[in-house]
Amino acid sequence: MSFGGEGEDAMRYWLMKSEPDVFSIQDLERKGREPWDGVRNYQARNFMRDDMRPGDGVLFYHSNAKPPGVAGLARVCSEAYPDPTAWDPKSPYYDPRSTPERPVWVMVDVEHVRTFPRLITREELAAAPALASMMVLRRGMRLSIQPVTQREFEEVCALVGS
DNA sequence: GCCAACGTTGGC
DNA sequence: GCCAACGTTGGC
Repeated sequence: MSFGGEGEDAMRYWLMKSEPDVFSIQDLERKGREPWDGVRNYQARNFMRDDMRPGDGVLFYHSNAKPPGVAGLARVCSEAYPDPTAWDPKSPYYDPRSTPERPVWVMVDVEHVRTFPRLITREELAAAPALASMMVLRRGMRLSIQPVTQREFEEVCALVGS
């Protein structure tokens, strides 16, 4: 941990994957705000729990789609808190190891910011030199919540207008 | 639908 | 603690 150094309070940027058949940017736009439940990967959980702050920028990525790509922008609008779907036996995200007393899984709330007028496809991202080291483009990268740099975030936004 | 890459599980 | 087997992710 740093000691109040520069960057401690800086806004961070993320990419969050969602399968549009399950929950799309249009769904988020309609609802305005949504709890990002169902994350069952420790690395992704730790990002939410330890590093996400309200106000952080989010690239909303449509995965498992034809084609995949960034569909719009969202914003983190809560701190991490326990994911109740983990202790609901009827939920597809049920995990009996998690209890209200000792939650294993957490989520944040995310609010809609902008639906892009067109999808910025994975192909386009891959063709942008400034995005060469973007995590989501790495082969075999399955992590559903990924940090992105401010530069990458802004570059994706810039692609919308081009 | 295929399958490579990855994370998790569980036997030992 | 190792690692093979398995289930899942997700691009293609």
